[in-house]
Amino acid sequence: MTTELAPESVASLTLSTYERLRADVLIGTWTPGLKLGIESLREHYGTGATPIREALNRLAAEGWVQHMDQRGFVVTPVSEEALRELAKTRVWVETLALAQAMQASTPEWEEKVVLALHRLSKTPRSLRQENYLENPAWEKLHREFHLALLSNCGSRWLLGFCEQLYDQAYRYRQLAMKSAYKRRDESDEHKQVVDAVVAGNVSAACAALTHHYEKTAQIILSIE
Amino acid sequence: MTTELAPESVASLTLSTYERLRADVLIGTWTPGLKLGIESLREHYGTGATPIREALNRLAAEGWVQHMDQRGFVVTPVSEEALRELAKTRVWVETLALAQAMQASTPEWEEKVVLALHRLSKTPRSLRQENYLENPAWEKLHREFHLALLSNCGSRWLLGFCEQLYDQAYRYRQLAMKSAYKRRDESDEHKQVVDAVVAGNVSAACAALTHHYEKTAQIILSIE
DNA sequence: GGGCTGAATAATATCGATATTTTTGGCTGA
DNA sequence: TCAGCCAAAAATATCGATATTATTCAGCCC
Repeated sequence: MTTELAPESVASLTLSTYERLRADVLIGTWTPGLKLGIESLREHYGTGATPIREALNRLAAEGWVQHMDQRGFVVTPVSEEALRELAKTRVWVETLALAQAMQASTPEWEEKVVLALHRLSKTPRSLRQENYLENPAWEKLHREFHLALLSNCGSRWLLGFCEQLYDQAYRYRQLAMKSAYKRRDESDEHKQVVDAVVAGNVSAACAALTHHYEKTAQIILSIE
Repeated sequence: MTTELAPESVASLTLSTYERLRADVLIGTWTPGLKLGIESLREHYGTGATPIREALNRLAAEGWVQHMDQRGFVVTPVSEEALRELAKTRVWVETLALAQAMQASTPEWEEKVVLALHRLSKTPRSLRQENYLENPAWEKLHREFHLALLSNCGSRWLLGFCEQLYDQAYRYRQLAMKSAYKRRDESDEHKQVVDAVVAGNVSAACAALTHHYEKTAQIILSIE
């Protein structure tokens, strides 16, 4: 009877509710601007009000939802302007982190980055050939690749900021995907960044990363 | 009977509890590493468990407390290493924001900065001459000055990060003050930043800001 | 004697019900 | 016709009590 259960099953309801709610905002299940009524969420996730409210408070602090005092929660709205600001900020903050990471470069880190790129490039972007179907494995490896690139920056704060910005941008990607899928080959862009990293060329690496992000934003903006 | 009350009195208990708890962590009332039991907090702040838990969840997302699943909350510990990392990150991120703010400079922003410095310089650092006694008005103006400096950076994300870092550093200042007070004249350092801003000299402004932050960290580290 | 087991204890996490607030919608009076 | 106001309805925020989970500590076996 002392059977060890999987970690997910023992996690508190607040934590698992938080994760589910966050995922639903990220992938666009709850559309931007939507009012998140406690009662309907309680019903949908099958819990009491307490875990829902605690999760919403965490999400509010992270910017995924907004908390109107005494007036409930809404999914943070999106806008073209907000996306432009996000993309701009990503370029600033992530090139900063990349430059610092390269300055503190170690063989271990370089290997980690190369390995992350290798794994990513061996995974298909879409699960289907004809039409796009998100491949969760690719998404996971893509995130890991980008964070591996910055992991050596020497500041947990900075790394945390980059993580936040990445996830926010991911949400915009998801929302854009809902309306249209434009074929795109990112693998070459990723490779250019890593080549510059391995060559130790900071300005080239930052330029490649900047180009990568600006193209992403541009494509998302062109859809609307 | 429709008397309008002060905003604080109508705010939800969660919000006011959050603010009080946050302030108590910031000024060191709850010392780093302390276990924050729900029951004792409930008693101390005179509320039910729900507002306490919601506030703690928000604070956890912001890094002020840590949430050990099923094992309650503790005040985020401090360490010399963490302070060094924080100070380093501040220099990176805030010089970035300052450079962007200066690049997008407007007369309105310049006036705002000059005015903030003026107000700050007319307020005494300590309420007493002999021994140090924190002047809340000075602290408020000091925070406003630093954020005014960065307010023009063009990114709410970046500005939010700077705000977080400022407040985290404030906590370290408070904790250090508890052990010793070293007299210091910051007004000259502030002035040097603003002079460079008004002159439009980006590198000089960033250098002055960097010097300001590094000196702060150095003083705090020297106390322990 | 020391480590393990397992109840007793204390704490966290969660629920269901209640108190407050905001919102809605119809009514009144100009 | 329309703005303003009041009451009803809906939703949020909060509480007190309960269920669950960690921790403690004494008793037991090796």
